[in-house]
Amino acid sequence: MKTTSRKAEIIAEASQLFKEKGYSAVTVRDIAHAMGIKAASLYNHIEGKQEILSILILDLAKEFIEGMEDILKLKNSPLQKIEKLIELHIDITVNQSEALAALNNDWMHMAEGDVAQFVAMREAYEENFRNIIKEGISLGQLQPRHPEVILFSILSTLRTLYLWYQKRGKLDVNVLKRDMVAVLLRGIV
Amino acid sequence: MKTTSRKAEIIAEASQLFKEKGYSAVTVRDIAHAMGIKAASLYNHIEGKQEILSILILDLAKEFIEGMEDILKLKNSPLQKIEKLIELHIDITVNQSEALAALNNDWMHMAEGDVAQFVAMREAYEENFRNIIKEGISLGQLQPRHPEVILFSILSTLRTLYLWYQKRGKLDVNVLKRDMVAVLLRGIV
DNA sequence: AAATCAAACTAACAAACGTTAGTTTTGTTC
DNA sequence: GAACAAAACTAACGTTTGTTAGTTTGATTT
Repeated sequence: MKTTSRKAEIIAEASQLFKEKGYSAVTVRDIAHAMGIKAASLYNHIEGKQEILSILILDLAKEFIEGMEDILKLKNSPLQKIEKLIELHIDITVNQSEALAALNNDWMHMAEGDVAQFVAMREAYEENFRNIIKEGISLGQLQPRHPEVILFSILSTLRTLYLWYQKRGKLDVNVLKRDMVAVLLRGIV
Repeated sequence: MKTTSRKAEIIAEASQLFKEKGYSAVTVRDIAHAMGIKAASLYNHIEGKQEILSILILDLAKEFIEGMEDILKLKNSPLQKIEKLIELHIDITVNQSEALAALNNDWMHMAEGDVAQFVAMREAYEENFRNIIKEGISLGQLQPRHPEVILFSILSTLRTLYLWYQKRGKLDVNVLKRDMVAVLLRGIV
């Protein structure tokens, strides 16, 4: 019983390297060396370097889209939905931090069609998030700040959490969720 | 009267390309083409590709360090200092957004010594910021959240502002400062 | 024992990379 | 108009890049 295919192992190894140096600075020989094999052997499992990147990014993007869909289905208030979204990002960060680096920094190095697909997904996600914020403002649940400023400040914190979660990694996930929700929603003053 | 040296022009052009694709994906031929000259001609002005990156990043890092020093000199409360720091980041973002991309994403591609210098500067900056936050908490000016969570949520928002400022660029800088300070300090609820 | 198959290997490719050397152009100063 | 310096050029270099082709290894199945 092999639980992880060889291809999945390659993708996992590559994602770690991509996180450290970025997609363009990692060579297929780097990836092969990390696996303990020769570069040419990789091509028994993958179509090419770009395929690794696309799988990494598009699979992760789908996770965000699905998470958003689940949250939209709930009959919660805008504020509760935002809380759920923060928890969604934290959960994904905790067990996908390498792929998050690629999604954030290297999406433009995918093949043309994949880039278009990714950008569309990201825009849809942000639009859903923005609508939740607008609804929260018009219901009087949120402060009447520029919705774009709110969206951006929350998203940029959540998107780069992966850079920081490892260092202070001993932090309990539930403590992190609680404090992050508190800071992002209720501020620090 | 030439206001900008040829070298400065090259660095400016390169920084735009670095922002779009990252340092490693930009070739010296790309930079030369953007200048309307041949790649070899660049070497009349620069020592090499890495020099461009180091100038971009270390000069900008020094701006942050100096801004921090100025703020520390003031006899303000921790809360007021944090406000000043937010404004510092916004000011730098508004007229250095390309260099910020390199500083955030490509610092690890500098020469070894420069990386060490940069990391030391960044750590010193963060330590100063952290101490202001801790002081604010012990004075009762800030909520007693984990200082690291506060530091990270503010810094990650400010550090990636460059990605977002252009798109909605019509936003007045003063409006941005006001709303950003409000959101980061007092939250959105 | 023969056949099969996944997964490694060696060897090589054409293209792109950063960089160097030497030369020519261009505009300014004596 | 001769001299000079800045800044461009052409041509080439040795490496590294992603990738392909064909072969060998080693375990599993027939």
